[in-house]
Amino acid sequence: MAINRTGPNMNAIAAALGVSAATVSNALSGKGRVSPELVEKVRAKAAELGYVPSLAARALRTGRTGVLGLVLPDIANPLFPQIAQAIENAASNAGYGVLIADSRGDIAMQTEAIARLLERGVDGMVIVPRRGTRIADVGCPVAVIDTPSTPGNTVAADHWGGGVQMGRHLAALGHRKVLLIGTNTSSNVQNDRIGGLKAGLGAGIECETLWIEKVEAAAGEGCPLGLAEKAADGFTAFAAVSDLSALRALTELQRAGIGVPEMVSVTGFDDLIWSPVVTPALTTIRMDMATIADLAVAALNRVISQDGEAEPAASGNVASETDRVPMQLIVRQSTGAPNSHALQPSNKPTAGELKS
Amino acid sequence: MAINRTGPNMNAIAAALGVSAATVSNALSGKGRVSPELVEKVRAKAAELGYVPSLAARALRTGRTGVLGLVLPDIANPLFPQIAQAIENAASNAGYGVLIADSRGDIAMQTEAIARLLERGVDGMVIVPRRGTRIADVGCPVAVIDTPSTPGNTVAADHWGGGVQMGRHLAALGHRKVLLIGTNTSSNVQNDRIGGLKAGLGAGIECETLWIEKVEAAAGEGCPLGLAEKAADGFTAFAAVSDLSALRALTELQRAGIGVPEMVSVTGFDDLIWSPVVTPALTTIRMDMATIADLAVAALNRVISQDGEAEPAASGNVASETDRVPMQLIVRQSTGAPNSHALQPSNKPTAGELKS
DNA sequence: ACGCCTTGCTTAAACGTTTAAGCAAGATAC
DNA sequence: GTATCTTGCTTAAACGTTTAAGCAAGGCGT
Repeated sequence: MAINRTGPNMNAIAAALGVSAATVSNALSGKGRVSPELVEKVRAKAAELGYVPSLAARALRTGRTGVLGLVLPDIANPLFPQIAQAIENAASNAGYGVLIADSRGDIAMQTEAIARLLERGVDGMVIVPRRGTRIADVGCPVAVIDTPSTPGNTVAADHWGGGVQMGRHLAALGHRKVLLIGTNTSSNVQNDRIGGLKAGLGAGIECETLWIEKVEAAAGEGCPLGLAEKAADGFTAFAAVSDLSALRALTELQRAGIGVPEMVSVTGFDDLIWSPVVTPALTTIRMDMATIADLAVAALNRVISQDGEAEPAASGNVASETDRVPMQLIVRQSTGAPNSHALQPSNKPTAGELKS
Repeated sequence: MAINRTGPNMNAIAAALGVSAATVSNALSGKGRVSPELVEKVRAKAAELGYVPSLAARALRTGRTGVLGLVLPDIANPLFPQIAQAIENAASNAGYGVLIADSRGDIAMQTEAIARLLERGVDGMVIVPRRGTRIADVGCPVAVIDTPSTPGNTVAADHWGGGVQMGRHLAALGHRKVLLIGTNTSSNVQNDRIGGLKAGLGAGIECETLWIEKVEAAAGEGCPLGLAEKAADGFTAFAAVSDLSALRALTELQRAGIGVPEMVSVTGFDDLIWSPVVTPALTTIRMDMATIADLAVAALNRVISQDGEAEPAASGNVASETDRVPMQLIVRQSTGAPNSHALQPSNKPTAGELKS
């Protein structure tokens, strides 16, 4: 069952109209030579019978499944919903289905996941590589979503540029000593964001980078990051490269009685789901995932369609046009001018101030 | 291209061994009558040639695609990664691929998404329905993941039971006035959780329910919830039915200078990604998504396999065995005994206390 | 020794589509 | 008026698998 069990096929339409199945096929696809009147009749009959083409048969004949694979390093990534939603939407608009594959953070499984998709006959795939890995030649068109600084990739947000925007924002507010917070040193994306932040802050500003994985390696997962001490050391802004880290910073600082934003500022990246609703709402940088997904799918589509003809680099990565999609700064309540009284926790806002 | 462009097919193996393609098929599937020695030779040859069966041809012949659809109300839901990962894993273990479809929170698109999956010939689907909707007969086996109180569904976490556990936890800590925080009144899941919370708290405890959608309807999205006033009114525990709301509550309270957990307690549901790393780490209730996904996929698998034979309720929902998977209470730092000094914000922890 | 069952394979058809090749009829060109 | 082109369709093969049906050979019971 499942497929189009009882559904009418092309022969049914052909029989009902007294023509051949080939003509029906041509009429519906607009490919061969069919008289306009007959095309219309075929269309009408197809609609009347509720005809639905068998994708399986088409796939068998044409070698195209109309399905794209989506490979993710770790579905548990909080950014994943945004990516999946955008890709699904873009693919759906382009007439593709999306098959997901999760590599659960494991590098070996990433290869295995790709193999599974390949066996299922995907026409192409979108890969968000596990940090630090490179995607080798896969055997089908591939679009990689990573960061522009990784060579040979296709489409990515301009993480560096986003960092620059945030750096400038903080500098403009008057911050002069900023703590940059990253999680993994091996992430190209994070390194780009940090590089951009430093560039945006400019030369006159003191910076230090705190890597969460290093702190946790010593003190255990979920340990405090010691940000209150950093604040006492004179840091007035905490710029995380992910909203998850920013949230961690925000709650740790608040818990220590340090007011955000009147004492110190906190910023993130990605505009994750909670960012607008925490108190204070997070100032962050948003990726234009819809555009990124559109570009990735369009690039794949181009290679897939063209593939039958020229076969220039049949199974290599999608072209080399490294698209760089701008990011957008979203200023909310977690940033403000640094306060000279920031050193000693005091002057908490009262409950009444909340509404403002 | 894409599919198994150059890959060897059954005829290649058959030709190499001097037998017929049918025999190869039987040998590999173990179905017909083939001598053990020949089976072995076929296996060896297949491996040698790197044979990969064409799923498209198989789908065409058998009417089974080996693909399950996953329909989600809104991929942006922060719980989605957990669900998708669990389903993908369970399906993958059962030999299925997973095609995703997002209904973007729109009820009309939910129907359309289901239709798209159906056209692609999925063998069955897992649906997480948009709150308030019921899934009508779809035309293929369906497993619904919702809550046991929705009739006719298949598999769900025991949201009520989870609420009971949390209610008991708070009652045991000594809380006597508890604010329950939900987002949407129309969510069956949330209503069950709230029902369970009330039951777990017991009769002697004062409860009030705050629905975020109502507050936001009046004051705008992302508005403060006025929790500091509630604390002043004597509420010592804030039990949200989602970690997202819990986080919102936690930050709002912290911002108002109300210490968690020494003044008031905050709890959530779902153990979302940030819950262990915020300060204080959230006490919450975790669903056993892996088990839920296994049950859903197993139920689908059963109906799909059996389908060719009996056709008892061919295209209805998967059996009526409403599985109820227990939830697990995770106690972290956001809950504690209520403090009589809770009414006036004071005695903030200093930065030094953080490490403890 | 004859019929019958079992074993191990083959032949052939089928799934529903696409597409190259072919062909008759009418239109156009000279 | 004949040769050529175009139009509008048909025929047939192909994609790679599964599976029902068939068939020859050998083993067994009587």
